Amino acid sequence: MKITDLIACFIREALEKMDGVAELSRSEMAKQFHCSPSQINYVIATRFSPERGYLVESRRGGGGYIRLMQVSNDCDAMATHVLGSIGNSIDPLSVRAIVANLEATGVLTMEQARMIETAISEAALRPSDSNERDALRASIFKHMLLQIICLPKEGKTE
Amino acid sequence: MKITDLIACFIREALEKMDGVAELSRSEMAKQFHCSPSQINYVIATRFSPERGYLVESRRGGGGYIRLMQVSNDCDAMATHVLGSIGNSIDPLSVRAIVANLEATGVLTMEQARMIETAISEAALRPSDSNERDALRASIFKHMLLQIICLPKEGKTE
DNA sequence: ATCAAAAAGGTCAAAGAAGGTCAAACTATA
DNA sequence: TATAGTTTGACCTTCTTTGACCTTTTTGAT
Repeated sequence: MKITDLIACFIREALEKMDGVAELSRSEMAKQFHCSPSQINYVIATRFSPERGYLVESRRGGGGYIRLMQVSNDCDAMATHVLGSIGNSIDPLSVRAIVANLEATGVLTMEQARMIETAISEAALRPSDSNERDALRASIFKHMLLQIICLPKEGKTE
Repeated sequence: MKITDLIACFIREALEKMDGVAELSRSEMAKQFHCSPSQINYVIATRFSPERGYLVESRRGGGGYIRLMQVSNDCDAMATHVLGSIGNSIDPLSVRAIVANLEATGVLTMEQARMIETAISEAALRPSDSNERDALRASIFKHMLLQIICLPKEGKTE
């Protein structure tokens, strides 16, 4: 079995045990699995990406960590589906349609919808290169949706 | 848990207990936490900066002290001020500090704070060119803040 | 009153401890 | 054999910890 899969397995187990939120040490894991630290990043990037329903947060420096959060199961398959269906580029019109739909079906509150639209509006993204904007929009959109879906997770020591 | 966070915690508790004003002894704390005195300065500089809404005063010599004060700010004036103070480029750390402060002072709800942070996180902005990100961040940040402030907020007048 | 020692606190830079990124080399598989 | 998926390593950025050295205030001896 590939080491990548072993690591992925380990992470999944940790997530399971910790009820959807796991705080891991990259260097520890690397030591444990006798692999290079960056392989942990590889596993996370390929198996625990936002598209697959995970949020990742990390801190460097002494006492650093990588925190993975799994989208809670009770959250609509719908949003997850939408998430999967957003490619890595999306135009303003599609965004509006999707957001309106999500709002109509109660996945998003009015405020959330507004904030998302504001964040990825042409105006807000203006400093960016014009042909980059759609990609940016897709990325921000996905991250925000995910964050909202994950919301009922208390936490944050800050 | 990091010692830095322990110290920050201690200070926050002191502030809470003393109703927003705490007078501490650097050397005492250093002894208590088994750390170098300058680490206390580090914690104060990184966690209790004026940006985050704290005032710091100190005296040297015999009977010296460090006095921290939590300052409360008027919501809208503050948001407006913050808005003005954001140039057309801002780094992630400053964002975090500002948002945390706005949240602490009740200008932003927790959800709003989270959404903003998500929208302009490094991860979300990743598709963009690295030296463009700060500018983008500033733009999105301002747009979102503005949207929130301009929102007809019924019943939040206090 | 004067001055030196002691008692605080301040500053800054270097070292250490994480995590991040990227591309090149390798491997498995269609 | 192309192609996609893994593995590795060199180099980067961020956050924390420590220590050497500096400044200000108080205190006590003369």
